[in-house]
Amino acid sequence: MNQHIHPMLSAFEVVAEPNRRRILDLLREGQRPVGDLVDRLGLTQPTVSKHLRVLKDARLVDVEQDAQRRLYRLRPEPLVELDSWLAPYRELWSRRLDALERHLDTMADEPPAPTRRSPAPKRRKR
Amino acid sequence: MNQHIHPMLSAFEVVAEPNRRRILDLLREGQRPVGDLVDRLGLTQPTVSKHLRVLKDARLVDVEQDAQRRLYRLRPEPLVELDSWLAPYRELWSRRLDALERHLDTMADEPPAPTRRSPAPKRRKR
DNA sequence: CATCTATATGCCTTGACAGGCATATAGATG
DNA sequence: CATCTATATGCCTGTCAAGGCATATAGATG
Repeated sequence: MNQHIHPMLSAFEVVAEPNRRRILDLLREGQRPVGDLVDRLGLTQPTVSKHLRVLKDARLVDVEQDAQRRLYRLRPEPLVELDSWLAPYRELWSRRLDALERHLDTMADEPPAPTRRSPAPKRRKR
Repeated sequence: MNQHIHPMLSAFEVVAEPNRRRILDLLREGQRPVGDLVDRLGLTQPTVSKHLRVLKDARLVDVEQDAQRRLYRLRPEPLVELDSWLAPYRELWSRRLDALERHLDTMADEPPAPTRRSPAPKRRKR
């Protein structure tokens, strides 16, 4: 029996792979056997099984055995890490969008300006 | 002059790299020159510059030149993609946590049960 | 202009992952 | 038990990213 150490990826890395995102998206609709995923994804069965392995190691899915079939079910909890990291940024971009709106409102009255940056704020030394 | 095609990573992939997340986190506090980041991150300057290149290509940062220095500034907008993908899952895990709460409330009255799964719901054929 | 400073880029090595293909494993069925 | 079905795993290969090191580039300064 070979050990084959699987390094265990972070939620960030797991989700960086587009096909794994698709798998999670499918599992959002409910649990599915592997063959089902294979059909929908158009990937080979081994490929899907390997992605599922990664997802399972990252605790993003659960498996339930049904005879020879394995039913995979979504476990969204690990995504909380992603969401927490993202939270402070969410605030930033919504502020930005607000600012943009206000800017556009103002602009409506003003004449079109040349496409330059702000008036060159004196460079600092070091 | 060498072309050196940089394949342009998705926001997901960009953010999968821990050091790049740290860079973004630092830039959240305001714009910084490269040297600053080098000091704070304990990475070599070329390494940092390369990460910044990736971040710039993904439009996650802006550069402003200040003599020999380059001031990097955060641009959170591309993270919206990440957030949108995440949104439906956010719903799921909050439901789950609610369910857990309710469950724990109920449990308070019931006798402790053996650590088995639900009563083996008859397996389906295919 | 010689030199210093700040940063970018090029080349190279190493390690890892994704997928292809073959095969192992385990339950079902006659 | 022989065979079929569903899935997992192993091996191999191509690809590519991350970082180390050296060097190029560009502005500053005397």
